[in-house]
Amino acid sequence: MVEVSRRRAIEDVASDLFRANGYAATSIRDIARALDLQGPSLYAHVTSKEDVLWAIVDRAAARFEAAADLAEGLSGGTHPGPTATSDPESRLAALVRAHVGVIVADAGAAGVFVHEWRALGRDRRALILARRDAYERRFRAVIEDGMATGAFAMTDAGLAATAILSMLNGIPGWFNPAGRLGPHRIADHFADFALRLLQGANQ
Amino acid sequence: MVEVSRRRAIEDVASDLFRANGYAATSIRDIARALDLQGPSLYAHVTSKEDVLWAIVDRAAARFEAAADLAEGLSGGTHPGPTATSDPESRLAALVRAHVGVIVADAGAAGVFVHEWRALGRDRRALILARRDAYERRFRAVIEDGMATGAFAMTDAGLAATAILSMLNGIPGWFNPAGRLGPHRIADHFADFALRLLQGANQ
DNA sequence: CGTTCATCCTAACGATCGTTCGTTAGGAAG
DNA sequence: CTTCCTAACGAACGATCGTTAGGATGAACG
Repeated sequence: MVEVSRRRAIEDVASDLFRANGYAATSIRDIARALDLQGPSLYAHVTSKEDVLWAIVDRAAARFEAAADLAEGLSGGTHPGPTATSDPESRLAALVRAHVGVIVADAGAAGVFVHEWRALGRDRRALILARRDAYERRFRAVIEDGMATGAFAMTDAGLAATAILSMLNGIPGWFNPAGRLGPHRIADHFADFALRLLQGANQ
Repeated sequence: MVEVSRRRAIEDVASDLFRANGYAATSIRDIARALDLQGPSLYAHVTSKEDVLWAIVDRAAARFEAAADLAEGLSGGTHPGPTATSDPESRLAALVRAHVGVIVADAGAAGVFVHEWRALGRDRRALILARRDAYERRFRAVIEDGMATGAFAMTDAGLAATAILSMLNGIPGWFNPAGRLGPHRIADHFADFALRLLQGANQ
């Protein structure tokens, strides 16, 4: 990952440190040391520690949203993916693949987005929670569509959406770019898991 | 929850604060304030902040292990649950219900166990990771049994175990004891989710 | 009554935190 | 040669951190 700016290099290093040790347990001087700098030198590029966290979280949120837009064919482009006219199974699978794709593309930032929003100030935390809720509602809406068409045998769409997203959001905790499973295989497996969870008909 | 000892009251309060704000972001004085005490007063009951975290994490781990023992009929008692001779579906469902039961019985401690083990020192962290791996292997073993008997249509038992446990470990993040869903209903739903995930046969 | 013990207090320690400050080195532009 | 810029430095600030020390209070027990 070639750095285009010093500011961006700081955020990338901070992503990994925040994910590994948490925001509060990572000091400005820890971030600086990873870049062979002195702690105060960072303030030539950032205005505060929380601003770094916010930049990471905000960009990660935007990536999830953009990927979901593309997966749902809301990009307005000439080559939409599975659109709102597709069957719920395809739309749900596309949402899951998009989510997994964002995670494996930058597991550090994704892990920070999932866990470290608690460290944000009141206003920013509320803002992120609202965006997270809106994002989760997109999953729930597709599940409800599938319940209406009979494609999904489910009684609680919200709980199913939460369960599926929890499953996906665990990925940053174990994903290894050099590991046994590549991004595509992981996306395949988890899309399969999500559809099985929704389609099965026991109990 | 009536406190039997001051030490225990400290750990209960610390569980909730650690879960809500993280270990590093929670100070000794924060814990003391929640008990109407001055910070240093806590040191009459605990030897260090990390000892409090360790007590919470160690007990939570023991609860998960004991619940899984009971669910697998390894308690040696006269009234075993679903034993090793039961079918893989029942055994897996029993493991999931046991896991959910421990979480909803003390979501604070469970949440700390899931997320805050990073704050432990090297030795204790390694110890907890080893126990967590052993625990995850119990899920994987049952899944492998189900794959062997044809009950589960799965190609990667380890990934399935990780996915199911991620799904369950998200519960402390949203569970509300006074919420819409009670402990039993949650356990029912998630046991159902896990079985669907393993039994389905699409793709 | 005297002693022990649990509990909590205030004061204070050294360390580390995020952050500000004044300054310097080196290069590009006029 | 002057001027300005970016990037970094080391010193230092006030705040907060985990923790220690020493003493006060009050109940339990002989």
